[in-house]
Amino acid sequence: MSKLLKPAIPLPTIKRIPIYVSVLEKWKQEGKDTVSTTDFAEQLSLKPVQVRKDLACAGAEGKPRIGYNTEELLETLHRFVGWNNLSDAVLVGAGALGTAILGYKGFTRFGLNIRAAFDADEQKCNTTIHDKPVYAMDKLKQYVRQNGIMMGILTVSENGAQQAADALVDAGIQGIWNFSPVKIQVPETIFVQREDLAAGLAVLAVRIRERQ
Amino acid sequence: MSKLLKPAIPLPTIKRIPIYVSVLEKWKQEGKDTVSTTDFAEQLSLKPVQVRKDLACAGAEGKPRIGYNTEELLETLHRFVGWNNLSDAVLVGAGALGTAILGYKGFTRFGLNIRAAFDADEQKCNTTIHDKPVYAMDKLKQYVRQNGIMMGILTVSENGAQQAADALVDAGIQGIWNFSPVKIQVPETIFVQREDLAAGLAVLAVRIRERQ
DNA sequence: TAGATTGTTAATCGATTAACAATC
DNA sequence: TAGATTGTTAATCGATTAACAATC
Repeated sequence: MSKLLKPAIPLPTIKRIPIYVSVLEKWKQEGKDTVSTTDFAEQLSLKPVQVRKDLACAGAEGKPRIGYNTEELLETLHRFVGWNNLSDAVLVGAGALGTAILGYKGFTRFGLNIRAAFDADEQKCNTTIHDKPVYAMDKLKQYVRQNGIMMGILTVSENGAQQAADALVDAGIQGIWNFSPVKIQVPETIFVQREDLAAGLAVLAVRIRERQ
Repeated sequence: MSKLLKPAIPLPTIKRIPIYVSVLEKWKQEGKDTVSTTDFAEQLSLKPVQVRKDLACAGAEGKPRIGYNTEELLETLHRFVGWNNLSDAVLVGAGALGTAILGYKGFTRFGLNIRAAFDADEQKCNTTIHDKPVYAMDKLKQYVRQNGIMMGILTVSENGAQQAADALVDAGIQGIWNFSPVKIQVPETIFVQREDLAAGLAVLAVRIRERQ
């Protein structure tokens, strides 16, 4: 129903916005104070129309003949993807992948602030990993509520994934970034973004083979 | 031209295959020796037709009224995504993300065997990270040629990405799994799979906001 | 003014879904 | 045999691209 009022923004569009941001940041540093969709198209091997549609979706406005103001556009896109204000998140599953993500500083550039990790393994609890506290799973709900956290990052192995997802939902999280190689079941009010490394690897393998 | 003979397999299809594999492995363990596309559809919230099309693309064959033989299908899909034989890869960029990927044991399940890492930082060279050797960049070409390696994993920061990609191409790599947040320029004979964490995060942020 | 560029409507393309015949 | 399921052709849907009017 709300779909009739505001049609959901196409998924491919959302995914391209961060690429525009990255190019824009480069151009801003270089002192380019106006950019056109033709510029983007050349740089990224896209069609200018597509870029224009994408930017329009994000609420950007340009001037015919001139293009878009670099800083203004950057600001608009940053706001669109929520990178203007860091959003807090908790991470569940402090294994190899979880530890990596906790330590990856690049995320702050993307507006992500991982506040704490949670793990079922008692040995890991009440320690820190890359300066982030690790707590027991039974502390999750309270922590999420008290800190108003909306996003959960799921880096649990295949077996524990569903249980961990249930805990995140119960704690009141709104969206889950799921790195586990499993489709988790959640109420439809919760949004799940599956980050599927296996899928990427499969694409690579098939495409390389196709070229032989 | 080869596209006329063998139309490229749709990207979404390739990406779904690993999910089928994961479900199939569970079912195999449970002793289910026959599976139908309806089973998959229920488990994964997909339409049965779509599953059938996907499986057909991967070369699987079923029997009307009965379905697919679990083990046979698993074998077919494994072969399709190349997980039957481990494919060797090198990693370039032994920073935070690179170190994480080197240490992530889950990849061997996906047929990936990272043989060695390469880094421009001399301090890191000739050490090991998670038991994998780290070499200087000028050793890359020789290593790739001698070991017949086809796949390169790029975990270099924004600035170094293009240069590292050039080195991989020069070394004779066929496909690049690019984790850097940059679109790299390569000859069209090289396939690049961009693993875009920023895109995933953007989708999550926008979708959570849409629901407010 | 002339021409580059935006913004939008219409046409195309590719993937999903529906419909249905074939089959065990 | 009857009915569940596969495999395939046709219809639909959504995203990309083309065409073009508006504008600085």
